[in-house]
Amino acid sequence: MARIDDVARLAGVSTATVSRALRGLPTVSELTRARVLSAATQLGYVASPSASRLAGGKTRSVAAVVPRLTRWFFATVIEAAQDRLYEAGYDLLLYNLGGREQERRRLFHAAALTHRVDALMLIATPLHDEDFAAVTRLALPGVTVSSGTPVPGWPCVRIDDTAAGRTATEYLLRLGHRRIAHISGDPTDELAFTAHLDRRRGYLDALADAGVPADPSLDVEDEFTVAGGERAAAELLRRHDPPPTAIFAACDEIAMGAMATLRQAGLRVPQDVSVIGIDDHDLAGAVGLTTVAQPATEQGRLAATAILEQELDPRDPAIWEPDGGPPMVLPTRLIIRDSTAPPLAP
Amino acid sequence: MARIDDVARLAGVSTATVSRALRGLPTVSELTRARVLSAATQLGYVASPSASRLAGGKTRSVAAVVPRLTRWFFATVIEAAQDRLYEAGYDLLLYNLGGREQERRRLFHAAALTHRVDALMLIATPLHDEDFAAVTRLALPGVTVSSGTPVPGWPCVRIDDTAAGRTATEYLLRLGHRRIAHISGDPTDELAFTAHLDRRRGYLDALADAGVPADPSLDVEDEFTVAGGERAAAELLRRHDPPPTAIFAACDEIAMGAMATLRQAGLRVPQDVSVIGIDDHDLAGAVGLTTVAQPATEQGRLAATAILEQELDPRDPAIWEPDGGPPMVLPTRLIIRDSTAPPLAP
DNA sequence: CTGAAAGCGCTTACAG
DNA sequence: CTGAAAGCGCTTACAG
Repeated sequence: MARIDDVARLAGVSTATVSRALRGLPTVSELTRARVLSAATQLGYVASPSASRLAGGKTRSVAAVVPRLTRWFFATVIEAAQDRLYEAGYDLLLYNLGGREQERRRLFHAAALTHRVDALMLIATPLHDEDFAAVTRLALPGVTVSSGTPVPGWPCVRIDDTAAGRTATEYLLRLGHRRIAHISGDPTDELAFTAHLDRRRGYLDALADAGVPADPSLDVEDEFTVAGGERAAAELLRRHDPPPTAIFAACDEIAMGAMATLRQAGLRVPQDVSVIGIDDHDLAGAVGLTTVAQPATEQGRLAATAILEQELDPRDPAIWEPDGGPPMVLPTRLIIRDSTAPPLAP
Repeated sequence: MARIDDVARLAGVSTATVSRALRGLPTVSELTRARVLSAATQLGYVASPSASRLAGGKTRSVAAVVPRLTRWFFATVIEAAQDRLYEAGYDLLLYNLGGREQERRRLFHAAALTHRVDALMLIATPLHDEDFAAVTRLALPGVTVSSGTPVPGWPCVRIDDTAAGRTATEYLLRLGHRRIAHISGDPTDELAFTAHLDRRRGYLDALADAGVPADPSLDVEDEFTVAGGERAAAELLRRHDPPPTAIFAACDEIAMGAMATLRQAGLRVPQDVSVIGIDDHDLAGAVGLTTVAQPATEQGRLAATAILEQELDPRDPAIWEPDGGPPMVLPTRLIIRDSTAPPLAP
């Protein structure tokens, strides 16, 4: 493998000049640059990242942390972020927490991240006190996506979860539903992101505004997966006969799981029970799920862009407020499909 | 940030000894190791990866390449691979091709991968001649997952796609179906992995064995997504009235898309049309999809393990045959749910 | 605009 | 079992 001095020799210049020419620094004459480029091409030279990083002090890498890559929202955000980062010549190191609390501890505390990346992207990753201290100690720039613990100085890309919960619930109310159940995230789940708390608040607010008393037995918690939705819906059916006329699920995966349980119980969606979710999952259209769509790809792209801007000008106060600046809140949108309808007349 | 000489000074040893002690090399006395460890802990020392990589010549990183992270199979494989790699202290650099042919070219040819990783993991990534040459020139160890172009010296983790296609088709035949349609990958899709060719072969073989003549108009191609399945099923309905009594889709996402189209056309699944897929997607159970399950998590974990073994003992011929050894073919399994039934009597 | 030289922070023969 | 020294392959002041 050709090294920088091979290129320097062939081009008849110093290694410093090769370095400058190849990185496009302005202080190189056009003639010299052309000679260097041609020598580099001829030798198939590519600078060693390890050496550049050691000498330059920048890794041009970012660590992206997700609770569970296989959930729709996380895969979509990561995909979009990677695309954007790749365009800019940055590597994305993927860290999947995968439901293991210990994993997270080790990731933030131990060697994993130190000196390894220039920035962090925490997607729906709540930080316990210890984690938070560890992340702060890392002293890296970063961005958070979706809910989770805010980090001072980091921007936050997300939707308005409370408003999304309200939108979903208000739509059900408008259809005439009054016994509206809610399925949200599991508070005992160590990986629980906190979006579900806000989504529930939107649900409760909407009920209150409509003068509908909240019934705690209609509010079930389970994990943010299809299986979680199946279990939670089964629990609702166990508790209530007749069942509630509508279910607002905190995400589409839960909603789809709930639909499966309802159908297996012989209940028709939407005639017997309406179901609405949040996300607009890839499969929401196929199963006819009404949902409050959130722009996951946009969030990933925006988060990556936020990091890149920070990299380009690490301390330009015009870009970065000390508190991370205003959160970048992206719009949601109600998409009405076939899983919702007015309740049957009693 | 503490450097290695800070630790050396505090422990009263040389930097060479610190390096050896911290990496667990055997040639260090227990007493010395303890002193070094305590000094390192006290200073919160973590070795700089850039420096280690430059000096040691190993990056302890692997590049994982997928066509589209948001498809179930790819996200699942990546998640499992990352988990395994992380345990071993390896970083996973994610590269999502995302449907752009140019992207791939740049990735394999240009600077992106050179000197950056110790190994490659190509998931369902077919290599054109040029790409293949570029990958070979990289001269890295690696592993391929699922179909794609075999690389000499690399092991290949996959299922038997032909057998899976045969299993699915034979099940439909056994139920009594004769007009069995097939939906597979789009051959013009630059990212098409080649699994669909084998799956179709299994379909054709099963038909031939049963003495059922293959009808090319029942064989439709589109991309491996829900949208692809929706379009392909619509095309089938356009071509055939009455519709075929069964559809074998090359993956569950296609199958779920097809089910959506059928239902929208007023056809009942399975009474009017049976549908079977391949995968056992997270949502297959929820929508009652009969499928030939493939172990995606296992494939990811196994691929990562294959790379790690190669790393541990790069040239042990007992581990690595010159041709990559026998492919690691994992078992599939028919899961019967509600989307398949005998055809209605005519 | 260009070069000589120091330095980034480790690891690895080599000696003892 | 341990250390002194060279070297990994770049980038960056500093000088000119």
